[in-house]
Amino acid sequence: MNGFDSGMPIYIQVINKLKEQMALGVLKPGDKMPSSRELAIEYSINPNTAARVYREMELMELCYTKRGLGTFVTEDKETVNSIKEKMAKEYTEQFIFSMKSLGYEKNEMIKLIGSEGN
Amino acid sequence: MNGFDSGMPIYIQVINKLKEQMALGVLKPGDKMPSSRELAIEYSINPNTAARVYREMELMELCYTKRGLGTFVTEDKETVNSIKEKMAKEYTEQFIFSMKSLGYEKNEMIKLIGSEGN
DNA sequence: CATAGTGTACTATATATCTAGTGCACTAAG
DNA sequence: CTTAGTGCACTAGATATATAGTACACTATG
Repeated sequence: MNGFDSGMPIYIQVINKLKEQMALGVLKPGDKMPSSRELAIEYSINPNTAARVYREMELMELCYTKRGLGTFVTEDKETVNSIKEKMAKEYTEQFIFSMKSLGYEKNEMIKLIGSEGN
Repeated sequence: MNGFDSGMPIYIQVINKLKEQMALGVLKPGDKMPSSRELAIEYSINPNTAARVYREMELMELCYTKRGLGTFVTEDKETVNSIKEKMAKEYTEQFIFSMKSLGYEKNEMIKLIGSEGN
């Protein structure tokens, strides 16, 4: 096992982890990211899958590649800075939608969050 | 298109929709569920995929089958009644985990929920 | 130039998912 | 008995995902 959900492609999950590191400021604009081979070892995935991670992230303009050098976080600070808010908005909207589908109102959701894991 | 997420198996998503209907009381203990062929039409999926939905749900003891008659919601009221709380707990835990990974604290999450979609 | 590290491209294989189509056994109703 | 509707069991094929392994071009460094 490598700690990934079943039912969700691994390369998507790794992308989300890298996006979280950008959101947290662990990876800053212009920073060198792990090489595809390092990434493969770090997450116990195949080098091809790791390469796919960067290929997809490059399409999203979250990083860019210098051949022979490596992959780097995009220099566009606005892009990086907005990742946190965008992901949070996605997570929140998805949570609210799912909970409403179960018949919950916002005040009940808030109460549940407050009582979780104390 | 049929309105399903990419990256998540369709049969899982249909299972979740049916579980939501149980949670909402639309499907009650002992109720007859749509036939696999009906389910296939309703969600625009293949009859084999629909059959898989019920096969998996039967393994979870959420329904049972009478051959030649159809598939029915389990008679165990406790099982059905707990679905709502269980799913809500899962959704909430997942939400909190994801938001914490982005660096959010509970009070910020609550604030975001309150400001969403008003 | 030689080397190590990098991204990239390619073939091949395995597995899961999804679709397509057919057929059969069981059940209730006419 | 006949019929329609049901679950169920098959075979077959398409696609996406993931792994495995090899090879090559580019870059910086020595």
